[in-house]
Order: sequence, then C-alpha cells, then structure tokens
Amino acid sequence: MNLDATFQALADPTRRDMVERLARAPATVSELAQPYAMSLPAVVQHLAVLEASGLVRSEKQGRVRTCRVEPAALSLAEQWFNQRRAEWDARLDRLGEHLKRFPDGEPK
Amino acid sequence: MNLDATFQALADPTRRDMVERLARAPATVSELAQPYAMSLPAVVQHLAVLEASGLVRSEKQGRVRTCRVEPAALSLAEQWFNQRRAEWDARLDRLGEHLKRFPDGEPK
DNA sequence: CATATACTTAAGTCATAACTTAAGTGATTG
DNA sequence: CAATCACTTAAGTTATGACTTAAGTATATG
Repeated sequence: MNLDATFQALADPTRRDMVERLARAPATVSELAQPYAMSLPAVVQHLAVLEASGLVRSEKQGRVRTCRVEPAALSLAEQWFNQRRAEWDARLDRLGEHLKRFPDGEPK
Repeated sequence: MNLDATFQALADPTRRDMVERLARAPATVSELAQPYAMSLPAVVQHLAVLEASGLVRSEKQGRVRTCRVEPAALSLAEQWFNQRRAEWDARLDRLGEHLKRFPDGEPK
C-alpha cells in the first residue's frame, strides 16, 4: 500500500486495463489474460505487480485463481491528488489575498 | 498528457516530492535540487521526466529556469481514479439490486 | 486413471531507468 | 573582461522491467 508501487503498477497500459476490468467485475487469471497478445506468464507477472502494490488481491480455489480490485488502494492514490490540489488551491488563495493587499505590485 | 508517462513520473519518490513542492510554489532548478542527495544532472533528468509527462512545465529567463506544476495534468490522472470508483460503485449497485431480487441466492 | 486444464516456476533476453562524473555553454557580476 | 553561477550535454554503469520459451504441479473430468 505505498505510492511508489501503486503508481509504478498503474504506469503500464496492460495493468491499467486489468484494473479497469477488475473494477467492473472480478475475473480469473485466464479470463483476465484472454484479451492480451502476450503469454500467460507475462500476464501473471503483471498481476504480481498489481498484487504487490495492493491494488489487486486474488484467491485460489481449486486450480482457479480469482482476482478483484482493492478499492482502498485506489483511494490512497486518489488522496495524493486531492492533497496536491488542496495545496495548489491554498496557494492561489494566498496569491489572491496578496494581490488584494498590494494591487500595484510588491512595495519596494 | 498521457497516463503512462504521468504515472511513471509519479512512481518515483523524488519526483513526487518535486511535484508536492511545486504545487505549493514555483521553484528554480537549483532550489528544487537543494534538498536531494544527488547530482544536479540527476535532478534535471527527473525534471525532464516530469516535463515529458506534462505534470511540470518550466521556462528559462537568463540563466535561471523556473518550474511550476501543470494542474491540468494532475486532474487528468485524478479523473482516472474517479472513473474507476464510478465503475466500482455501479457494480455494487447492480449487486445490491440483484440481491434484493434473489435474497436466497441465484435461482438454479 | 489417463488426460486436459489452470495456472506456476525457472531462466534467459533485450530495453529502459536512475544514477554517476567530466566537460561544456551562456548569462551575470566584481 | 575574467571569474562565477546556473544550468546543459555527453557518456558510461548498474539495476530493474517486460517480456519470452520450456518445463512442472496440482486439480478436475471423461
């Protein structure tokens, strides 16, 4: 559940697509792999990256592994953006106040 | 302004820190570099990654380059999470409806 | 119980990322 | 106008990522 691993995981289009699909519904490894033009092991490696980041978790029953997204991990990343936006807005506010106080530029 | 480059850029803690600081206020390259225990070229390379992603833009005046965040690029990434959340919620809703209709499990 | 299924493990290849040091360029400044 | 300052460019090193193929291991299923 750390941002390094989370953003790293989301930097790959295949992995982002996997998360998009898993956000709509859980899927098995083979189902997940089906659309991609790559070997199964490659898909499983992508999955491992997603699991390591905490974005996805999976559970094996018999010989079938079912994967689902972990919304908490998505929220954590989302929060990072919320905080940046808050800081950005705070700065704009300070800037506005400042301009109201010194409309003709900084006093020398 | 693509998500691959954006998330890739944010996957590095130094670059995330740079964005955090630039969200609070613009800074020159040297100011930006000052806290980090790495060479200036390394910092500039991080900066190049941020600029390539569109998260940061910079402008040179004389020999000083000033950097600032591009909030639009942050928004774009933020939206990706909004969409995932929306899909996740939609799925929970469908599931709830379904359970209301078949409280004792799927009809065989 | 032999065979197919659904992954798993292992190992190797090739490209990219994250630095480094050394040497340059062009704008200020004493 | 010589020195300093604020980057820039170039090139090399080491680690990490994104695959591949080949072979293996538990579950089902006919």
